[in-house]
Amino acid sequence: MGAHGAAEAAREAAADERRTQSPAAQRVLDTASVLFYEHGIGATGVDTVIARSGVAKMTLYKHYGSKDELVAAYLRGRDRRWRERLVAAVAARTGPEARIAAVLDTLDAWLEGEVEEFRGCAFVNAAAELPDPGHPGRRVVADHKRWMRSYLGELSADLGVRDAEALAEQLFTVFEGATVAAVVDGRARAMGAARGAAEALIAAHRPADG
Amino acid sequence: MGAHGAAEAAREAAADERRTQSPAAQRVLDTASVLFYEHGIGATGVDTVIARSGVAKMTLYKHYGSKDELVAAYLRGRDRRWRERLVAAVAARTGPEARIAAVLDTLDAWLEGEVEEFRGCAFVNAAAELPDPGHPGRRVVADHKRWMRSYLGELSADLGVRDAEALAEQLFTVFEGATVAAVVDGRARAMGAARGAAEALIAAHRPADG
DNA sequence: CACAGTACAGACAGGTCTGTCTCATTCCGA
DNA sequence: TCGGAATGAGACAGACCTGTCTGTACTGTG
Repeated sequence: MGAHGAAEAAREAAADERRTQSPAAQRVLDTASVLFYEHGIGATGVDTVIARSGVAKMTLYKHYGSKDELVAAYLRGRDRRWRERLVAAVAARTGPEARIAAVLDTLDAWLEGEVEEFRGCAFVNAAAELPDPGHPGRRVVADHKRWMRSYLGELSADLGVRDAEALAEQLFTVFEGATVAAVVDGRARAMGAARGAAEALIAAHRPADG
Repeated sequence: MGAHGAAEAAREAAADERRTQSPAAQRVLDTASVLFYEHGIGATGVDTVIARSGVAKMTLYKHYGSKDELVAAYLRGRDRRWRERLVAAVAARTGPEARIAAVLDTLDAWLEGEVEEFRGCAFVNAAAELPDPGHPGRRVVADHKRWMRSYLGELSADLGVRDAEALAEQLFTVFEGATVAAVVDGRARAMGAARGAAEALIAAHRPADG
């Protein structure tokens, strides 16, 4: 069914949940998630995280072990929230066209909901900030992108178009490009263009019925 | 004519040229450019740069002043090389469709030519690694993206389509998305999808002549 | 030879970061 | 009331990074 490493991801997410049952640990993760995204991972020290969350340094290290693992937990949480939101939005639509449209709608709503200044895709940024391929966060980034790619594949297959894989690749490209374009040209313009592009690409993949 | 801040960018590029007339300074910039892209800006210290380029630390600081300015010079050089290559490739084509196709062809050739492991768009990565909006490199990133956006606008206008601005925004989205998709799915697949998407989007913008 | 310019080599200071450790306090169930 | 677990506060070590400084060697020119 699902995408790559779904079971493993679910196990890790569950582990995060267990950890965050502690209010202090929860506060640490919430604070770190905001700071890592807004100011960047490298620019956010553990001292800043503990100061902002009003927590002892030992509490952070007791629950997360290291900054690298805290970063991975931040990315896992963001990935989990995105997947839950996207799957729910898709499930609420009927018809394959509407379900695909829900993907860009969810992205739009997600970007609009960011009270913080929009700083692009957290996973692309994390990949840039974590050049070590062995960093625990890198696997979360790879899983996130592969899941999105395969999820668009599932949605495209339901359309009954000639080459669903090719369409999925194009929709993935538009999806990723919309995030970058939103930083340069603003959310509204970028999302409008992305929506129009997605519709045109789907139409172009329909079997010619004339 | 050109895009935002063209004159200023040209002045800075010329300043870089003058600086790099010194062989030692040239070696520093070349080494730093490879290391900054491959291993990331934050993970590359000035000690590593001077060790790899066989240069004294004072030489680096005499020519570039600070690491931040060295980063900006790295980004300016990369931006300049990309523009020169793209403009030359576009000039070699005849006809508006072929000129737009040259953009993705140039990107494809650029990615293929990277002997190093492909790590995505250097400018997106730099923006992620330099969260301070006042960093000298951030302006280079913004200039680079705005130039690409406006250059695609010029090329789109030559097509004579109904809404060239909307098409340019979509092509920009595909262009940026292709770079991200290339990291996830590989250059060949991503570029194939992007080329197909660009053609379909251009076709969809043509006035219906039926 | 004398001299000036440039570059190499490396020590050094000042700061920041991660991660460990100690000690006091709070809270909660037996 | 007692005891243990979790937490807050902060000192501390070790590593790393940027940027400065001193001293030496090489090169071309008069």
